[in-house]
Amino acid sequence: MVTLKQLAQKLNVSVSTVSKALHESDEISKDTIERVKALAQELNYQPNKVALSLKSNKTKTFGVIIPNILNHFFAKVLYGIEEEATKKGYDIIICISNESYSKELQSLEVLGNGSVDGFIISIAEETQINNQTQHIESVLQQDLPVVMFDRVTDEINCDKVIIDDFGAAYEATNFLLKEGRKQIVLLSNIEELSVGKLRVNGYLKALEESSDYKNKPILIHIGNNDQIEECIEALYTQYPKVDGILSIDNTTGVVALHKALKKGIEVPNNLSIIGFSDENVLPFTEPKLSTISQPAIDIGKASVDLLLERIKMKSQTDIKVKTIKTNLVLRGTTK
Amino acid sequence: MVTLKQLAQKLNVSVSTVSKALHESDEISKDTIERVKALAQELNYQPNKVALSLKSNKTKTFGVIIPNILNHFFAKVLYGIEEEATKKGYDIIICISNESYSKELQSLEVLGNGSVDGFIISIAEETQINNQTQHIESVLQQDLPVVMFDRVTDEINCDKVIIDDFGAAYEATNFLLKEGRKQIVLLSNIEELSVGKLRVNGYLKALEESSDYKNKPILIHIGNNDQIEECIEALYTQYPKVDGILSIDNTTGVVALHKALKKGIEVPNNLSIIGFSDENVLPFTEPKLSTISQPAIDIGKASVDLLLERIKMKSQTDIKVKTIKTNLVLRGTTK
DNA sequence: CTGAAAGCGCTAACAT
DNA sequence: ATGTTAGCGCTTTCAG
Repeated sequence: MVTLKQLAQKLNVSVSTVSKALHESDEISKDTIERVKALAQELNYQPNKVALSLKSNKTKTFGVIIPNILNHFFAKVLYGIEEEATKKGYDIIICISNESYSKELQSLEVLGNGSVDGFIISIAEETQINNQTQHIESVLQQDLPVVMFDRVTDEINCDKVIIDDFGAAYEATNFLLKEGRKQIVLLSNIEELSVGKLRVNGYLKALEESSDYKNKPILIHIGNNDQIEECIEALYTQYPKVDGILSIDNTTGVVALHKALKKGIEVPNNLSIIGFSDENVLPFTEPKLSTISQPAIDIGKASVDLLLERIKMKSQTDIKVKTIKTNLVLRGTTK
Repeated sequence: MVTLKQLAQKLNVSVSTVSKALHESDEISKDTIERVKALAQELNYQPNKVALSLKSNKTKTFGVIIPNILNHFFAKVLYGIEEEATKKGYDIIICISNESYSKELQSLEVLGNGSVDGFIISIAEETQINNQTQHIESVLQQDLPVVMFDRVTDEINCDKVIIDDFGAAYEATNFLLKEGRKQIVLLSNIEELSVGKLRVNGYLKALEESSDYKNKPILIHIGNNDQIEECIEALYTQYPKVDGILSIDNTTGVVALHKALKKGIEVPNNLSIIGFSDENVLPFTEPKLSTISQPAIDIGKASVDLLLERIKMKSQTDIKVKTIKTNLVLRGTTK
């Protein structure tokens, strides 16, 4: 890399003159500015980012910690984060916690040594189940701002970006009720997560409020991904009269649809299905799955915006919790 | 952040003593070492990464540039990269080119200012179509190592990680031929890419070599993602006798299967389908799609390993091109 | 055994 | 208008 020093030597001026010239300081003569700029251009001078960071105590970089990059939702949020960060002149350093608390802790520690100006994080399942917060508190105490998204916790007082999980599930369940569905099942493989619980509650609340609805709520919890198919087959066997399904994750709805069709169940005539998702599975469904759309890219953008605001303002402003709107998108699996 | 200076002041010793003590230099007395370490621990001292980078001219960070994070293949490679990098004590800075040359160029320039020790890149579609290489050459000339994976170009002389795209398609096509298929269609939405071309060639070569096979090769190119379904429907109309499909991307195979079943075509009895992919779509298929498996995580790991080797050795060793083995995984859509 | 000093590349207050 | 100096946090050579 070309340095200021090298430019200075070639031009027989001092380093500070070169520095000022490149910043078009009016302490410097027009002539010198031009000479300096010309040489800088010629040698493709780029200010050393590390030196700038050391001097300014700012890295123009932030850390992003996500639980699982193979989950399409997080990939999409990341897409939004990257786009917005780049637009604002920031780099992002990615860490994948892989749903593990210790990996999350490690990432926070490693990047907390001056590598980043702040964090955007969605916490690991393990962290959430055990309700661990100390590692995030400790980052905050170092005066490094943190924005949490999607998987958040009330225990920590920081900016957050969420969707109205409760409301979205509530709305979807009410839609099924209005369709006249009599036995509505909730499918989930994320009950352990804050968002999962909220969605379950939305479903329960809607059923509870409905005077017409006679059945008990039915919650089907799918342990791990290998069991999705058998669990859903079992569902149709155990509840042959099911006429409404709300899937609160981004996979089980599609599988429920496939299995229903295979069993000869008419969708949406005799069974409505609403998924939580993720338009990229649509080519794989027929009829097209109706879903609650999560504006993942917007979540990413909003997280970046909150973080940059916080970096600018530090503790000046109040904590913000931004709720991104979801939409119930009716396609072919609802009437 | 706590600094060496602060430790030194509290202990009434010099900064250099503290530094040496923390490194357990034997220039320093046992006693001092212990006092220093105790205080460092207590105050949770962490060496400032930026200062270390400036001093050592190494960042222990590298840049990863991928075309599209929403593509599951790249997400998986990224997973492998992140895991291996973390294991080796490196951070990764992610850039998403979004298939655009200018974004790719920008990322390379932005990170080429001392932010990273090297790059791992899979080039954008636009870059590949226009055969642009200057931006990568110029990084290489700055003595920043580059490893390319998947979408590579012969024009650039650097370490590479690829799969045997030609061989994989060749093997899959031969399998279909051995099944006795008489009209084998190739489905693709990635013909513009190096990997796409190689896969097409593998298919063509296999057909050409087969003395039994009488039909002409049929290449169906799907323009953009919105057209997948209609193109495939058109395929079944135009070629009602199709009895073998090789999909060389990670989406069209699944759609081809769904559409075939919907048309009442018996799979695999009257039609075999092999996809190129991506096990995460399997829950959405029945029978399960047979695929050529791309070991994406291994590709990521191998890329990191090559890069770190190169960073260590600089120009000492020869350029390496590592070919990761694929597997033809027979499931339900082949006999 | 400990400390002073230089230097990584840059900026900026303070001379000249 | 240009140069000198100090300092960001750290390591390392050289003195003491």
